[in-house]
Amino acid sequence: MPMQTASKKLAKKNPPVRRNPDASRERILRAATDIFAAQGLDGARVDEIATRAGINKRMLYHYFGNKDDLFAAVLDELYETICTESAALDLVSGSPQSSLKKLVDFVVNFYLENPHAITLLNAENLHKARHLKISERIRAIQLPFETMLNELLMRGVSEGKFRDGVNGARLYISIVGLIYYYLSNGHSLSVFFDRDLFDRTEIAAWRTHIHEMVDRFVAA
Amino acid sequence: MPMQTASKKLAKKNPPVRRNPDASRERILRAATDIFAAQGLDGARVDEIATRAGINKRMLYHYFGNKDDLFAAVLDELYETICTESAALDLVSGSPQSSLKKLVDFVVNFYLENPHAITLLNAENLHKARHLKISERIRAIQLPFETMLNELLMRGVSEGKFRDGVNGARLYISIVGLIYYYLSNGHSLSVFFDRDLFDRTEIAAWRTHIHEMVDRFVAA
DNA sequence: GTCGTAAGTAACTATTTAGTTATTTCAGAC
DNA sequence: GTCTGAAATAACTAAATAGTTACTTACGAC
Repeated sequence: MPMQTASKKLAKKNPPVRRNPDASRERILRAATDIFAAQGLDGARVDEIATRAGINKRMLYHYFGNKDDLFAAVLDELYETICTESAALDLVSGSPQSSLKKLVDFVVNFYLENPHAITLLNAENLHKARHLKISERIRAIQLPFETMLNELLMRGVSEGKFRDGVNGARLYISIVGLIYYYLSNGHSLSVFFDRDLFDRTEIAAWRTHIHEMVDRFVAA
Repeated sequence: MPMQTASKKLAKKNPPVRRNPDASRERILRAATDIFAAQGLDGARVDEIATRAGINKRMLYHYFGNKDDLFAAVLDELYETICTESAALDLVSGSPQSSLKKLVDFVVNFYLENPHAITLLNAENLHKARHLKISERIRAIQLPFETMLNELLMRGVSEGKFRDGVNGARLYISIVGLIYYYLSNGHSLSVFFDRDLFDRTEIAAWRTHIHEMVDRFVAA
């Protein structure tokens, strides 16, 4: 009657539990992102996140403290992504017109490729952005980014392509608003206008529409 | 020792319970609107709604069935308001330019005066607009409304004020999107751009900005 | 090898929460 | 007057849920 040598407990054929703290943390964050995005902060269930992550719920509390802090961590990662990608955006090298096009496509692509972002930011704003504790990272990005926008506009003005007096921050909010609202309220809008706004061709047409609005807004 | 004649139970000095079904229903709906708007569908608590309404929780179930149906009733009223006010909008009598201004101001004013609307519609869209069961009322409004927009645009074209090829539905979505996103994500945006976007003068400037964007977009 | 620490597990608990039960009472129809 | 159904109340319940306790086990430093 041979005995298991790897384990003190007899009659247990379970393989040894492989440990991987980084991977566990990561899987919890992935699952939390999915579920907070799908259900909101209050609608999400901690047990569901743990199950989806394939870890024991206790580990979730071990790594993240509590539900609210886990949500904060999810948002933190999102803000981090936005900062990193925004900082990598080069609006200086090309012509003002092509840079503006690049900016619009960047924003549109970001929300199309990160559908989680919209519902997460909605959840955050329902709670009056209380998790957005202005990080070093954000502080480092905000002024340079606004400056880059305004310099792009000034360059366009001096080249005679753009009119004077356009505010960079307002232009940016407009671009985001146009894609954000379209996607975040697409379900209601699709019913009201009796067409599927999430259809590929409708989205492509909407991208063109944003380009047109922006171009005409800044045109000299 | 005079006895209470209005009540069979002695030693009870409670005044008789005044009944008022319409008022009770109404108070529940008001409280539910406030709390669903502030906390979302999942964040809202039925007990809190009942307390705020000043009624017994049982009556809430008596009048509305359950929490989800109560939320549906709140949304129904909101859709009803939007339909009624939209239907009353006259975009025919004035000049095309003044009618377009009127449309923009109507939309901006609606969301400024109905701050509940934004978070309620966000909650609805988080749940993929599943409570928006296309009512007769909405069906009656949607086509005429879109037609009215397109006719306004065509009138502007024939008078040489607007360019050809502008889509009425897209223009409307753009107008709503510009005010909706500004208000719904105002907390995040205020942090990111380091100013208070809910300040009166900022909002006034944003209204002017929307007018400018729309005017330039449709200009011949 | 062995030892301390962090990774991991199973089962539990105290609350919260949506929804009910059982009962009473008002108000209008006849 | 009195009868009946709807309006209203208080107290209850079953399930769900965030967070814990008490324990076991892998793994790297020495």
